[in-house]
Amino acid sequence: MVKRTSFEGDGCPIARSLDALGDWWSLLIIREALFGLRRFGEFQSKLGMAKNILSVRLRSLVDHGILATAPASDGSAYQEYVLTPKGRGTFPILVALRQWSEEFDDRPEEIATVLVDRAKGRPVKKLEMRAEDGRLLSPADTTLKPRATRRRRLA
Amino acid sequence: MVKRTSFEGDGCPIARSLDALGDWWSLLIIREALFGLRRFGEFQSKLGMAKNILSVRLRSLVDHGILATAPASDGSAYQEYVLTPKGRGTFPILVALRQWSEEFDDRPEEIATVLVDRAKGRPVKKLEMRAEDGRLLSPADTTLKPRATRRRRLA
DNA sequence: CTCCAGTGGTTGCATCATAAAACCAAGTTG
DNA sequence: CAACTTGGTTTTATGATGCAACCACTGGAG
Repeated sequence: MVKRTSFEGDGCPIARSLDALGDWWSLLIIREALFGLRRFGEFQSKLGMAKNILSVRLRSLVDHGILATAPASDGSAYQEYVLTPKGRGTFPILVALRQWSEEFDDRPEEIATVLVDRAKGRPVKKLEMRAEDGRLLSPADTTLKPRATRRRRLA
Repeated sequence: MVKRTSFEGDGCPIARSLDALGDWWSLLIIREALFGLRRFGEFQSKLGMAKNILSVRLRSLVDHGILATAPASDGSAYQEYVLTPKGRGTFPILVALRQWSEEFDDRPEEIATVLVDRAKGRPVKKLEMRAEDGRLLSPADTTLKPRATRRRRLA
């Protein structure tokens, strides 16, 4: 079993997320999908990746419920890949990755784009972690608690 | 070159982030480091990963300025791996990954832990994206702008 | 209908990364 | 100083990745 060590059974939600989108291409595919790309060829030419890898990744993302295949859209008989709500839910992850790069990259001058508020054209604020009551939290202000395990319902 | 396609030269900050921590183990190592793990053996036994891989990953994280080697701490002559500010800066990424899993995982009952506000013991709020003036932004409220740059891009 | 270009993949092969286990050297302990 | 622990490296097997070639289907021109 020299497999890629799947984290499916792991109790850590971070590991579980990585199991779905923790490879080199998945998040980039999702990024392009958020930009509106839908067709196989669009992803392939935009990302410049091998078609077989793209094929595998798209299938994996569909299996994970992040993308769904839609039978049409512009009339042609081809298939499209569209984000599900679960897929669109990755947006904060992408923003966090982007902001981390903006803040800590060794060569920030190579970063080509800025995420801005569409209305004002100004950069978005850094993501903040807040408590239920709105207090700003630092990492040190948080801790992990075991989840209250409730009885399993309908196996 | 069939290499792992490094995204170092890419202008996309997401790709640049993934280049540093986009593999299966790096973010989990960082997660453990945020929990206070410092020693090689601690990471190895907690994550259950092969020692050679851990060795390579730790070196990579050090090269990327995410971890730094500290010569001691408890008196022993061994070496420790501690997070740099850049490493601690990944916290929002981990929170985003965690929250995505909490919100969309197909088997949420398998998630073992909850991130809580230490003071109140209550779960932290979802990360929010806000404009400079504080308005809450949805993905659709944002757009990408080319960065103001004086340097020519590679043709 | 036939031919042909474009789209959307799959297959083969070479190379790289990963994993498990064996091995090893320095540090620490008895 | 002998034994054990820590912190790795080496070896070997196998899975993943990348490129190129190939193939099926679509849509359009003739």
